[in-house]
Amino acid sequence: MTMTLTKPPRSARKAKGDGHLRRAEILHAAELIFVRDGYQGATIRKIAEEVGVSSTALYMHFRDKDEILLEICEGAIATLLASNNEISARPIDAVSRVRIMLDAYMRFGLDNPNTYRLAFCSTPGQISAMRHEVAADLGARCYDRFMRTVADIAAEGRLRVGDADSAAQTLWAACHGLVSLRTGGQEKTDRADDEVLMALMLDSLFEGIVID
Amino acid sequence: MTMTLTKPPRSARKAKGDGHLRRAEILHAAELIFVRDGYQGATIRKIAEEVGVSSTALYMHFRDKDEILLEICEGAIATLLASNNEISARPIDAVSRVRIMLDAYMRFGLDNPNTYRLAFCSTPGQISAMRHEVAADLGARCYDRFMRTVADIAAEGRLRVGDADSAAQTLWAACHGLVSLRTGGQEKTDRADDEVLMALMLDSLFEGIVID
Amino acid sequence: MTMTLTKPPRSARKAKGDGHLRRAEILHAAELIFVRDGYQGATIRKIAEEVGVSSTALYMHFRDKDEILLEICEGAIATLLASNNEISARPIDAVSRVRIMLDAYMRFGLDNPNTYRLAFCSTPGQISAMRHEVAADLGARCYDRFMRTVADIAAEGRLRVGDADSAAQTLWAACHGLVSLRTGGQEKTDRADDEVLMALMLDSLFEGIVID
Amino acid sequence: MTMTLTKPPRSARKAKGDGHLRRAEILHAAELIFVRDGYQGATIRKIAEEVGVSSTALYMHFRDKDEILLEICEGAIATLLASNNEISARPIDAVSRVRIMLDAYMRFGLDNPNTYRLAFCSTPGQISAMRHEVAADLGARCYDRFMRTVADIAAEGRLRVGDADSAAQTLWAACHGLVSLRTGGQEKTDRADDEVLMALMLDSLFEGIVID
DNA sequence: TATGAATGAGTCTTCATTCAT
DNA sequence: CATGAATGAAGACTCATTCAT
Repeated sequence: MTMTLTKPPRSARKAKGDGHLRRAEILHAAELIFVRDGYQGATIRKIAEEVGVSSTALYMHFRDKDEILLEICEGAIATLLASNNEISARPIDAVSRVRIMLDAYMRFGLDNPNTYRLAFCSTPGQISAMRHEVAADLGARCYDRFMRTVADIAAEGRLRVGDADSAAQTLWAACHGLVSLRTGGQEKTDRADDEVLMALMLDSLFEGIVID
Repeated sequence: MTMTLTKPPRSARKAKGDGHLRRAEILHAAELIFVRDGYQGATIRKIAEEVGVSSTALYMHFRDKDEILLEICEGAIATLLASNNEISARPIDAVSRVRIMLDAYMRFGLDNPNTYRLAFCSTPGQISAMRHEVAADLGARCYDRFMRTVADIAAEGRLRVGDADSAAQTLWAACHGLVSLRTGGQEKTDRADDEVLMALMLDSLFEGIVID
Repeated sequence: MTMTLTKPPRSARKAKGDGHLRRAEILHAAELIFVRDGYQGATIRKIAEEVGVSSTALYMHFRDKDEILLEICEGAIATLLASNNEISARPIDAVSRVRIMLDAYMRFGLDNPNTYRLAFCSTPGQISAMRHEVAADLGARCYDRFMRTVADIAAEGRLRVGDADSAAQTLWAACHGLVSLRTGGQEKTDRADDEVLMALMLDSLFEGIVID
Repeated sequence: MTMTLTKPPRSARKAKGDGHLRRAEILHAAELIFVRDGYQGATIRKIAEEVGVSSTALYMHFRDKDEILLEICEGAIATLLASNNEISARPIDAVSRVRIMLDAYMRFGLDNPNTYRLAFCSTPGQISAMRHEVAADLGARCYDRFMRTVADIAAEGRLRVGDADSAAQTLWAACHGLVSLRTGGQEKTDRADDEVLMALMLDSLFEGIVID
C-alpha cells in the first residue's frame, strides 16, 4: 500500500552537450535554498553562489527568478499528477486507491520537503500572477484526479458524507497538514516516526481514531 | 461544541501619552500589513505609515523588525494556549474536549489567517533564531496541553492507538492542514464551506470517513 | 537689447532648517553630471558621489531618477517662461520684443549649457512619460508666449510670411541651433565669439544675411 | 533648388559568405535600432538579434559597440561631405550653392533623424574619445567645404558681414536647429509642415523674416 | 566564422537600521 | 518620545565583453 515517489532527475537528455545540465543544477540548488531560507529569502545571488556561478549566469537559463521557482513547482505537481493518474488506473477498490494516493502524496512531500513546501505552502502573490496560472492548472488537474477517485467511493455508497468534493478536500488537507508540520521545522518534542504518523493519519481518516 | 476564538482588537486608539498604547497600536498595524502584504512584504516603513509615525519611532518600542513579528506570533500562540487551558478544564469527557480544542484551533486560524500563517507556517530561519525559541516554547506548552487531553482519551481506553503523542500529532496536523490550505489562497474550484469542512474533518478523524 | 538671464537659486527658503539645501545641492550636482556624461550617463551613483552622499540619500529627496531630471527641466523652462512673459509685456514694438526674447533665450542656453541641453536636447521616451507632460505643458506655454509676440509682428503687417506659427518656429529653431552647437562640444575650428554669432543670427533672421 | 539626399540602403542581403556583407548588414540593423530605441537604448544584443546572429558575432566585425556607432556617424558625415563637394562644384552662383547645401543638409537630417542626432546631437564623452576624432575630422572637412562656399559669397561682396566663418556658422547652426527640433520629438502643437519650415528658414536667413 | 556560456561591473531601487537633533 | 536625514547592504536585473569550443 505504500509507494516511494521521488522526483525523477528531470530527463537530462544531454544530446545537445550539457546545456540542460546547468539548468538542472540551478533548479537543484534553488530547491536547497528554498528550504533553508524560505520563498522570498531565496535570492538569485544565494542560488548562484550555491551553484558556483555568477548571478548573471542564471539569466542565461531562466528569464527571471519566478521562472526558476515556478519550474520547480510545476515539476513537483506534474510528478504528483502522474502518480495520481497511475494509481487511479489500478484495478483495485476505490478506498484502496484513495489511500494509496494519499500515501504517495505524503511520501512525496516528506521525501522532497523543499520542493513540497515551495509548491504547496507558498502564498500566491509571491509569484508572478501570469506564470502562476500554469501551476494552478496542473494543481487543479492533480486534485481533480484525486477527487474523482473519492467520488468512486461515494458511488460505492461507502462515503459517510455524500459530497465527494468535501470529502476529498478534507482528506487531502489532513495529509497536507502532516507533511507541512513535519517539514516545517517546527520541531515539537518527542516526535514519533514519520511512518507511524502516516499510517495513523490514514487509519484515523478512514476508520476513526477513537473506539466507540 | 464549536467556539469562536478571535483575537481581541488590541485597543487601536490613537491617543498619545501612554507608551503601552503605542506598542499595541504598532502590533495592530503590523498585523494589518501582514494580512495585506504577507510576511516579507510587511516592511517597517509600511507599518510605521499605517500607524502614522516615522519608521524610527518603531524602534522606541521594538528592538527590531523580528521582535514585532515575534510578538504577534506569541500573542497568537498565547491565545491558543489560553483556549486550550480553558477547554481542558471543562467537566466534560475527553473526546469532547479534544474536539472542541481542534475546533477552536481551526476557527482561530481561519479567523486570523495571516497571524496564523505567520505563527504556524513560517520556516525558522525566516525569523531570528534566538527569538524563535520563545515562540517555540509557548507552542510546545500549547501542544502539550492538547496532547495531555488526548492522553485522557487513551486513559479511558478509547484511543485506537496507544501512543497519545502520535495521536495528538496526527489530529493536530490534520486540522493544521485544513487551515493551511484554506488560508493559503490555493483556490481549488468548487470549494465547500469552511463550516462543512471543519465538521467533516472532525467527524472523519474521530469516526472515520468511510462506512465499513 | 541684450539681457542676462541666469537661473535663480531656486528659492532656498531655509525656514525649516536645511531640508531644501540638500535638494538644491543634488539638483546642482545632477546638472553637472548631465553635461559631462549625457542624459543616460548621469547615474544615481555618480550624482550621489558628486554631492558627497550615498546613493540612497537621493531617494529621500526625489522619488526616482526621473524626478531629478524633470525638476531641472521644469526649472529651466519656467525661467524662460518668466522671461518671455516679462519681455512680452514691455511697451516696445513687436519686432524688438521678439529679438529680445530670442536674445534672452540664447543667453540662457549659453549661460546654463547643461540645463539647456537637458531640457531642450533630450529625446522624450528617455524620461517617464507621465512626468514628461508637466514639462511639455510648461514648454508649450513658453512657446505660446513667444509665438503670440511673433503674431504681433504679423498684425503690424511686417511679417514676410503670414503664418505666425511657422515664423515663430523658424526663429526659435534657428536660435536653438546656435545654442545647441555651441554647447554640444562639437568644437569646430576657429570659432568666432558667441556675442558675434548671436548678433549675426538675429540680424540674419530679421534682415537677411545677404545683400541684394 | 531642393535635393533629396537619403542614405543608400546598404545592401541588406542575408547571403553568407562575404565578410563585408555581414559588416554592412550589422550597420544597417544598428541604424534601425537607433531609430527605434535611441542612442543608449541600442544594445549589442538588440542589434545582433535584428541581424539574426549572436552578440558575439558582432565582435568579429567591430572592435566594440562604439565602433559600430561611429561608423554610422562617419557614413552620415561622409554622405554630407560628398553632397557638399558635389554642390560646391556646380556652375551656379555662390548664394544658390549655399542655399542648396543647407537644403540638402536639412533634408538629410529629416530623412535620417536618428543617424542625424547620433552624428550631430551627441555630446562627446558619450562616445569613446579616441574614435571621436575621426568623425570630428570628417565633420571639419564637411564644414570647411561649406564655409568656403560662403566665402565665395563674401568674395562677391554680397555678404552683409565680412567674416565668412561667422556667417557660415550662423547659417549652419540655424539649419541644424530646425532639424534638431523637428527630430527631437518635442512636439509643439499645430506644427507647420517641414517643407514650409525649411523654405522659410532659408528665406529668412538670406532675405530676412521681416519687411522694413 | 560563429556560438553558447559565462562574467564583472553596473543599473535603479528598497530595506532595516542608526544618529544627531 | 519622536523625527528627518543618512547609510551599507542587498534586491533583481542588464550590459558590453570574453573565452573555449
